[in-house]
Amino acid sequence: MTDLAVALVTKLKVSNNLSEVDIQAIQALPIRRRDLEAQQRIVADGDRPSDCCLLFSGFAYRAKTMVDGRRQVLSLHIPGEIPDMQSLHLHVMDHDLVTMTPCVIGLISHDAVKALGRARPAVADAFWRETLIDSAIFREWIVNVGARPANARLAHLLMEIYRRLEAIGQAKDDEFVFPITQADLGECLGLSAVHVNRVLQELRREGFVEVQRGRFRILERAKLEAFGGFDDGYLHLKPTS
Amino acid sequence: MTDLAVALVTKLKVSNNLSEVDIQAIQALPIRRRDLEAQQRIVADGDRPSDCCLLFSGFAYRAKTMVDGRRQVLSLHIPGEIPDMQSLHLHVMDHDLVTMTPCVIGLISHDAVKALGRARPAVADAFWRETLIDSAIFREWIVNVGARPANARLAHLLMEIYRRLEAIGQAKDDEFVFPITQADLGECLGLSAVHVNRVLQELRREGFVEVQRGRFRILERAKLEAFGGFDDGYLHLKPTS
DNA sequence: CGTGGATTTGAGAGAAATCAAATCATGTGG
DNA sequence: CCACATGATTTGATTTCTCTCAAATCCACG
Repeated sequence: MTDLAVALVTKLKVSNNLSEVDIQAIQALPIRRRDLEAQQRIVADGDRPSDCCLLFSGFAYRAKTMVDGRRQVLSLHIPGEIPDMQSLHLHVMDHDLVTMTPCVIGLISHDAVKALGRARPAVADAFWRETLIDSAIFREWIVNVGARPANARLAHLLMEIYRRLEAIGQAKDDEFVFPITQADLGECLGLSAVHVNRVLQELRREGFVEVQRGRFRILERAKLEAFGGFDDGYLHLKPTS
Repeated sequence: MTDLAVALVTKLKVSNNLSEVDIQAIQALPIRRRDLEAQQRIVADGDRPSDCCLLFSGFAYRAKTMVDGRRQVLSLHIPGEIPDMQSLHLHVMDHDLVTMTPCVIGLISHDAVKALGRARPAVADAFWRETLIDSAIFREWIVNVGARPANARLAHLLMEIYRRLEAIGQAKDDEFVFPITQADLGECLGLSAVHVNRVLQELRREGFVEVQRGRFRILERAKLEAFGGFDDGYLHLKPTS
């Protein structure tokens, strides 16, 4: 049993009921550790990976780059997640997976994941469910960039990050560290970096948040949630929801 | 074997290799037919459905409505699709599923789908893959509303609809009928109905498309694709891709 | 025909982008 | 320990895109 598998199990248990046998089967998974720098492409658009990537520590994101060089971030990823689980059944990558900070990842072969799923159907269901939650997060992301003004977009994104970090024990008391630049926030939100800066100042001025160098403190959670139209249902943070 | 199941198999075969046995097992699924009017909510945000909904004829969409009444369309659905497959593992709906036109749908109980998946693992994999393609389409939708100007957004959406309809045999020769209003297009694209109108005129003026009352004709496909930054990879229209 | 929804047009306001430059940190090498 | 280079944040001025509001026209259908 590796540390790597522990992060995976921690994350899976947020949204899934797993038996002791299932957990042991997951922890028996062969995982190859890799240490990566910040801003490294783990898997690239067009690749045909034969492994899944488990994020053990650090943060990563998925993004698409368009011909004119403009980039849109699709999702942010935190420890315990497998951001490219879809490559199990979608053989060609349709986007990039990139480290935001230095990361430790674990590579798990598709074959091993599939064998585990066959041996333990409950685990296969849990993995499927994780990809469906991923999908639910994409849906809310569409609403965010498509239907909310800039200030609400940012408020919503901050709440999402907080809740997800909190669920794996990496945030509490309305505080979390998440070293993302304003330029990257812009690519998440479909906004220019300059506008992110102004909107962030607005959230500070309103007394909703304090931010300094990757450390976020939510001062008025209820107000921030209302302002961002945030409702955590789409995160499906309980096994029954 | 029902007509309903035929539509499902047709769609599944676009992106999946299925054996004869698997197909027969799918066609043995118990499906209850329902006829619905246009603009009917099939499943609503907050529901806990016990069935999946197979779209047999007509068009539907998924959407989220915000507190201020603003609505964002998340995806469009065509015959043969199961737009709420995720409810198999995500018990509470986080969005609405709505008919755009009169529709014939088939209800399939979660229990029946799960039993089929256990009996025929290849079918379970195909269903999983379908939900992953759904997810890939969400990702591209994020790019569309987040990173493209209004005219490219519309161009991209039209190409997506065309390609998906073509794959199930409901479009050919750069022509298709898809009865969507400009107001609904606006909710897909994060634009006002007025602006959709102007952008549509621009695409007509450029000679890219002809549109009249739900009938679309693509005059310059290559140019429309380039203009919208469209690349069909994300649709995963081949079993191997 | 008349009615209601859909599309179209116009004018003006607003949100966010762009461009450019200044400031602030942070980490490095002298 | 300070000078400097680099990247991130901040500020200002201007432009562009899209929205909103309002009214007119078009079109299917009863």
